[in-house]
Amino acid sequence: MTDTSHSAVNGFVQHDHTHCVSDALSRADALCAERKVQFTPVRRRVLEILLETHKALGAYEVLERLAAEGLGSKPPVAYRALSFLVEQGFAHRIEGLNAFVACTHPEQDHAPAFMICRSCNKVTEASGKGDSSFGSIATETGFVIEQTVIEAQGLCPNCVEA
Amino acid sequence: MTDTSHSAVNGFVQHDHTHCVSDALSRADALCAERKVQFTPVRRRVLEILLETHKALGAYEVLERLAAEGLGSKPPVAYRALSFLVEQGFAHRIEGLNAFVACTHPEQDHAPAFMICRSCNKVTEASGKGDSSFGSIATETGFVIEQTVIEAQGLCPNCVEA
DNA sequence: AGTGGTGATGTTATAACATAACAACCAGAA
DNA sequence: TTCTGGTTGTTATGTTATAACATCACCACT
Repeated sequence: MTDTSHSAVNGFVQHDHTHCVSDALSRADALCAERKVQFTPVRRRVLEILLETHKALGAYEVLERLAAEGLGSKPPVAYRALSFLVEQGFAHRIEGLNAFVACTHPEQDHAPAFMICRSCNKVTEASGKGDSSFGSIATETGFVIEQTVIEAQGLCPNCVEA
Repeated sequence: MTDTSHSAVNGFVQHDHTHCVSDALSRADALCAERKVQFTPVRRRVLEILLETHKALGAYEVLERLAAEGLGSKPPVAYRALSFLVEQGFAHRIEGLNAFVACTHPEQDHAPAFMICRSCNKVTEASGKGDSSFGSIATETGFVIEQTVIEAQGLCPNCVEA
């Protein structure tokens, strides 16, 4: 990790990963200021850890890294930071993996959909409104949607070739 | 439970629950015969337990019931039966709840979508092809979908009123 | 009958994921 | 200073899930 150069892989497409990380962090900074919530060292570092890879990381994987840096070693530390990030929309929980990914476009309120590669574990977030699948059926039946989980597992373009 | 009369609630609509259960069981019988897999007492009973309610049950809830009946008391017993049912398409795992529901139309190969009421815990399965959300985006990017998880949480028509 | 294979179940132990509850700390407001 | 609210540290425990191995029942074949 700690990719000093640009050009890593987000979702499944090439991009300048250095900017990708620093942009996301500064957007988070701005949003926290705006919302008057604290972007503390632990919280910031956890987001950074998630951003370093586009893979989904389990809470205990995140915790290991924090511990290695003296930033906290007990589960609640990781879970608290992760919940904060999820609440603020800076990260998402991937239910199918009991894991977390950094959000790639935190400013918009969105019902995200994910494509998860079972081979390389990378995750891309499809930006469209995820609840399209339910639009008609829910209104027909009178069900009131509060939250959606939309996840596809499979093989990403890179892994399909192998 | 053990609703001897008809007319309970599936998904969120009234229906003849006695038939609902017995039909599902006999369809499962038939499919198992056809597929030459064993529909053993534990497996059958677990499906029956799931069918008794349209709620999502955790593996340990199922296990409690099995244990009460002397059908097995250790986690692997429940997990094995549940995996069997999921493999055969007789039940689905609800990722958002770490729980399981009986499938309401097991014959068709389907990518199901669920609506989960957070108040009464009942679950309905929307029958449409769930992967519609991904159809275009996946083919555009070259991602090969193997499985989808599509779940909405919210309030069912009955609970919205309260 | 005896042997060996296959699939199901029983059981132990432990891994992996998650949170309740309380103590300690720190910054800003009164 | 003192209070307050929010964050972090820590202990303990709860919940979900599986690895690994022993046993059993059934069937086919010799």
